[in-house]
Amino acid sequence: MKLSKYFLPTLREAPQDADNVSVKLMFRAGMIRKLASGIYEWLPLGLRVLQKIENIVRDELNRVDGQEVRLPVIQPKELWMETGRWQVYGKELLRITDRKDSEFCFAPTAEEVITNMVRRDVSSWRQLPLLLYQFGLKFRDEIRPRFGVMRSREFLMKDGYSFHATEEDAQKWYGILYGAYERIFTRCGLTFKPVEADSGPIGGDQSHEFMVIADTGEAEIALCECGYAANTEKAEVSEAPARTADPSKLNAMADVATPGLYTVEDVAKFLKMNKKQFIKTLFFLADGQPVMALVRGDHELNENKLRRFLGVKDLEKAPQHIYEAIAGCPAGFAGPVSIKTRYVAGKDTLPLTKVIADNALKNVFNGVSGANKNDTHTTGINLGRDYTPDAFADIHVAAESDLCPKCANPLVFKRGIEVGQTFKLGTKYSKSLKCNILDEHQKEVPMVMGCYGIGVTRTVAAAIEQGHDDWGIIWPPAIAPFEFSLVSIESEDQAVLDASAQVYAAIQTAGMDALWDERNERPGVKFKDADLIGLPWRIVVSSKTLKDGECEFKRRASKDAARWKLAEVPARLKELKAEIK
RNA sequence: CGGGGCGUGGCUCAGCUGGUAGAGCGCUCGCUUCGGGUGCGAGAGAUCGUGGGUUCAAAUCCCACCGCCCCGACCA
Repeated sequence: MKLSKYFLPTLREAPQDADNVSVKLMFRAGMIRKLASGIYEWLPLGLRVLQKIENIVRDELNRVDGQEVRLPVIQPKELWMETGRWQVYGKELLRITDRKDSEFCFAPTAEEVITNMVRRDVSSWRQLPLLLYQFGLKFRDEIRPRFGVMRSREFLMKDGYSFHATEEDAQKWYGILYGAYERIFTRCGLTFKPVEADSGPIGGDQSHEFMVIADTGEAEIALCECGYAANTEKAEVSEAPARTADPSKLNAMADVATPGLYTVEDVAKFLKMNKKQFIKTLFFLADGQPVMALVRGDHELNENKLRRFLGVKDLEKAPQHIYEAIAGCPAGFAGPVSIKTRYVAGKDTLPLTKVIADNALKNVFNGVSGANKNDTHTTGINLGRDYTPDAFADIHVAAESDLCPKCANPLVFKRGIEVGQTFKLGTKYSKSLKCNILDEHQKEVPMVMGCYGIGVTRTVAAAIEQGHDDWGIIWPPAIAPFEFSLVSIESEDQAVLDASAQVYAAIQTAGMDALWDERNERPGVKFKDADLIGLPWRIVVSSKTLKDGECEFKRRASKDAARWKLAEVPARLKELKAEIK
């Protein structure tokens, strides 16, 4: 492609609202433009990267017998009512109404549609397993889109779904897809880590997220040298070794006035105590029943863990009036001491059913918590003597100083960008949508499903987060929009032009692509643009090199340039081609 | 949804103690220059987010709305 004819509007400055490195560079390099909040246009250069990634994904999925389909982006309400997600999905689901007042949504994902399609035309175990996938625009009406295409509302996702006759087969295929995902992201040239994940509202019992390691990532992951890796939303922790307290050092309980101090932070500062001494008291409604959850002051409660431990479907933070009804005070002053006898029956409240404490509280002595009295906290609280939870469990978000659940060594924390996720769905959707087969015993059973997503647009941003310097992008060759920047220095010099054309043709012959900068621009402009766009390899043809019958070769990632004899170009290109897997 | 900020050529921004719009970059033309955003000259390009109000006069002051961004909450 000749650059003079390519629609590539590069910018010297990034738009003001670009809020991270990758989106700034994508704007500047003429890959994307913004149409509205969280909605982007993809220009030719950007699209080429998307297509490169698509092709790698397609290749690896076809290799494991995946079959590509194309599913509607506008989906009828009725299907979403069948699974109950029309209600569950909330405002993130963009709903639209047609001229006949029929309701639809813009696809945020496609479990309903694909399951509907499969139930219609698959009825025998002999037709399974089946792996179907598509590339499709998805829309999720995020409250706050940010970081460019990393968290946009409209995005390109590869969503794949597998259907199985048995649980064993689904499990086997989960492993197959996991392997395919590892190959995909490896081929894309990314440094990534698959981590255990919570399956969230999509459902299912096993899930991994594929995280591109980057400090700017939104997700936090817990890692251990033993190989354990999990999203901190999911990460379990080993219980710290129990300590015993010297009975003579246990204080008596005492109330202290803490007017207007609701947070652990404030009270700790006020009492000049460490947050670890605090017993954070939270109320939840678990399937409508109030429960009390206790975590150490420096910890965050993990709602997923609590929900799983309680074995309930629905868990929500209790509203203020529940605190008032049970503890008799606002949220900031509730505490565990004699809480069960404090319950004050209200018209629309329920008795406290359970008190669950995090394991870490076993090692808190002379703790501080709310006094169940407005503007008051209690000090000197001790487990067993002053309060007794119904159960202990691991219910806090894994954090610094926590221990690995597998080997009990300290966990290490890193940030990552989630570029893909795999789920073992089980029968969640096949049951609600009655996607059944007759098995080999002539019994009607729901199919067992798996689902596998890759955020293609997000992967582009992740690659840039991982590959850039002060001058611009540095593409991994496999997903670069073009392999080469071909720069002709004196673009009106016929000899330079002829030699450039010769190199250009050689690149094409080698099965690769070059962006040929033959504009009538000064060398500086061309080099700056080339660095910005970040194609992995650069070949410069100028009268200077030409008089030795040479051109110049330079990798974007390296400072050093080499000279190539024009005659050896085809052979060199062959070597480079081999670097792309 | 709560708090804060911003909307002025394609991009970055100035003008905002009211008097009818400026710069740099980019773009066009000419000359110049030719290995890291060359220099000079000439030009094109703006309903100053929208609507209303105050005023002889509004980009500037007031009100409403819309859009965008940041922090938080929410969600995953």
